[in-house]
Formats: sequence, C-alpha cells, structure tokens
Amino acid sequence: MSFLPVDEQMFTLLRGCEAVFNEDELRTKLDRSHKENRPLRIKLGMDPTAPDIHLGHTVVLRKMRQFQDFGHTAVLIIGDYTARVGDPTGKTKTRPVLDEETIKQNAETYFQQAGHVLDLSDDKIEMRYNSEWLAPLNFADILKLTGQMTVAQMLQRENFKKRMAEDKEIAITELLYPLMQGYDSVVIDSDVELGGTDQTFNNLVGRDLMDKYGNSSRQIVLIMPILRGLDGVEKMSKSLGNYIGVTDEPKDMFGKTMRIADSLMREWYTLLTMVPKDEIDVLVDGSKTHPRDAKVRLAKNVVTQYYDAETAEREERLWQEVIVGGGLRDDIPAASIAGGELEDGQIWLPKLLKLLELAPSTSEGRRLVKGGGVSVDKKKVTDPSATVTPADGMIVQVGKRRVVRLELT
RNA sequence: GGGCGUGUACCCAAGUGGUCAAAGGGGACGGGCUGUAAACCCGUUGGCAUCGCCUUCCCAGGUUCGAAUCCUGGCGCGCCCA
Repeated sequence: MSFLPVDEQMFTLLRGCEAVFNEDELRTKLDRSHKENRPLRIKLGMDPTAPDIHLGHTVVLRKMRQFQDFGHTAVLIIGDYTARVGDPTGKTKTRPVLDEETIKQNAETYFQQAGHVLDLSDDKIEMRYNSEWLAPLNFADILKLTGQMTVAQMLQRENFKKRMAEDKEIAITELLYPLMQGYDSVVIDSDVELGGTDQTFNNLVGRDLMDKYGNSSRQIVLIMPILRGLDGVEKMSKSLGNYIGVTDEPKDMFGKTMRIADSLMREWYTLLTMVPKDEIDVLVDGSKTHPRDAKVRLAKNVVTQYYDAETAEREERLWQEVIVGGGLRDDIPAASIAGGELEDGQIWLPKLLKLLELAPSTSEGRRLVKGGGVSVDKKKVTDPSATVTPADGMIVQVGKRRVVRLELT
C-alpha cells in the first residue's frame, strides 16, 4: 500500500471539519505515514445503546471512510464498559445498564449498518470492546488514571460547567466518563480520533492522556459538525423523528430529502456528498439554480450512495410523475384486511384506515377523513361516517405519502 | 436525617371542588397556497361501529352527591440545611 501525497489527503480530510487539534500535527502524522508506508490508526467510539444509524451518524463515518480509502485503519471502539456510566453529554438521566447480550446485538447491528459507509475489509477495520481493557483495571490503575486530571480541568467542560452553575447534580461516575474514553485512546494507540462537536472535550482528554501516559505521539482530534435534521433546526436524531436512516427505502430517502429546508442544502451537500465546493456554491445560489433542482440532485446523490444510480433515476422519475404530475407510484405497497371485518361487504372508512395501519386509531381515522386528508381510488372522501366496499386493487390514501393498494384474497 | 417546593396529554404550561377530555403555546398531523422548501391561512391533536358512552391530570387509599383541584400515605424530581 502506498499513500497519497500529504496535500491531497489533507484537502479531502479537512473538508467539512468543524475543528482540528491540530492541523500541523495531522500533517506531520500523514507525512510520516507516507514516508514509512504505515497506516494511521483512526479511532471512533460508538455507544452500544443506539444502533440505528442515520445520515447524522454518517458525517463522521464518511470521514472515517475517507481515511480508509487513503489506506488508514479504522478502529471502532464499542463502548460497552463506558455505557455503564452513560455519557453526560445529553440529558442527566441515568441510563439502564445493558446486558451483555443486548450490547453484542447492538454492536452487531451498528457494524452492519456502518458497513453502508465504511469499508469492512479485515485489513481496513478493527472492532474492539473497551471492556477488554477497562474491566481488568484495579484500584491503583484507576487512581493513576484519575490522578491525571484535576476537578477544575474537568469542570472546563461546557456541560459540567453549566450544571454546576445551575446547581444541577453531577455524578462522580460522570466525571470518569471522559477519562475512560480517553484511556481507550491510550490503549489502542490511536493517531486520530473522530467525533462530533459534542465529543470535543472527551476526545481532547484522550489526547492529553496519551501525553501523560508517554505515548510517542498523541492523537489528533478531528471534530465534525452535527448534521441538522429534516426540520433544518434541530440536530438529526431518531427521537426527534427528523432523520433519514441508512436503511430507509429509496423512496423515503428521496422524498425526505426533497422536504428539507432550503437553508440546509449547503450543509448537507458539504457533509453528505463529495460535490466540490465551487459547484455547491452554484447549486445553493437561488439566482443560479432553482432550489428544487438542487434538491433533486442532492436527493439523487444520497440515494445513489445507499443504493445505486439507477434506483436514484427511478426515484426522480417517480417523483416527477407522482408529485408533479399527480399520478400514482407503480409500487404501492399492498395490504389486506381480514374478511371478518366486513359487514354486508362494506366497512366503515375510519375502521378501514386503522386496519390498513394508515391511521393509529379509528378516532384518528375519523379526524383525517373529516379534515379532507383521505381519498379512495383518488376520490376524496370527507364524510366520517362513510362506508366503502373494498375491492381488489382499491387505492386508499391518507395525505400525500401514505398510500396502500388493497389486496383481497 | 430535617425543611421547603414540585409532579397535568408528545413537550412546555394554565387550571385550587361541579360549567374539565381539561385554557394557551410549541411540536406533530391533515387541508390550502407553493417547489413534497420557507412564510402565511384553515382544521385536528385520549379511546370506542360513529357525538353518546368509556378511560385520563405520578401511584394507592380517603372526604364529598361530585376531585386534576381537599386529606392521608407512598413514589419520582429539585433546592436548602445537616
């Protein structure tokens, strides 16, 4: 394996970064790697509680992939031991301790989903559980570890500082979290650690610890921005529902991308695609490109990454036909209902909606009908007491996106 | 261990004995206008074969004809003192 010239690597690796600690040292490391023909070890920590990967996670994963493509080694750390503490980043809620089996499963799912972005070849990736080295530590080891930092240093952390100021509680174990995560870096001897902005403090602790433990050269910390979700305001997250999952159907990937706020396009283009910056400038300039066209291109780009170009073309075509032309997709999911639900061959529409899972309850179904959101065979029905006679192939639609083709067997 | 405070629907929050399926806001959903964008406008936001009935205001008891509201006990959360 020979490594590309440092400048070429730097150009790609720095794209989209929020911060690098620091650039010069990164250059030095890449330089040495290039000369000695030795891959760098790129660390990425993963929390075994959230196995569902969405585009937000891929920002960091894509960065990892770029390193891999340059010949470096991805070192994935499954934080099974740190999960006992719970990262203090988010809310103060204490997390339930996960059992081994669940952690294993989550890690497996994560690994599989990350494979949509990462290169999973044996020589390109290493997966480690941090219980491997954290569990055997004895109290003296822990004293040594905790002895590396002062309370004042720990309270530099934004989250802790804030909680102190607001008289909110901080568990001692939470103070341990950054140390544990940092110790991972020491043990696996990482050259670069990747993380989102919320991980800055933790990752920098790792960088410090490596110094203190006498590693020859401490890790570089490369911080990626947090991707904002579909609403264009909040960060992309599963709990907020503003996400696109890497396992989403092509039509959802395409459709959801088409619905993002215009103001989000530059960010998404930068962090989720490799479209060159000057092209992005043109794409997001409303006077040069119609925002809709820019978004279509973005949507196709995303779909192509997780499926292929052909699928992306197809989604664009369908989008034209369905959304612009008011037609129907040719792949509407089929759904059937139990014959016993019929009365004289008929069924109350709200009930049908519930059975078809187009509405969570008949009450909700009734409201949707009353609100003018329901159509049967393309004809709007607004009478909440209406009944319909189910027929094979009947199209039942709620809103613009929930459509089902009735299948009678 | 002691004191004070607090717990209402997805979230915030009003409600201190009936007129409460519970104000208002946010979010979400549906409709309109659009470019499945933003802004704006309208509607909905516990369940049920259908407007009346059923189950809700942390939990369990109690007072009362009647409780989200009062009492007792528990639990959770926060602050202060030790």
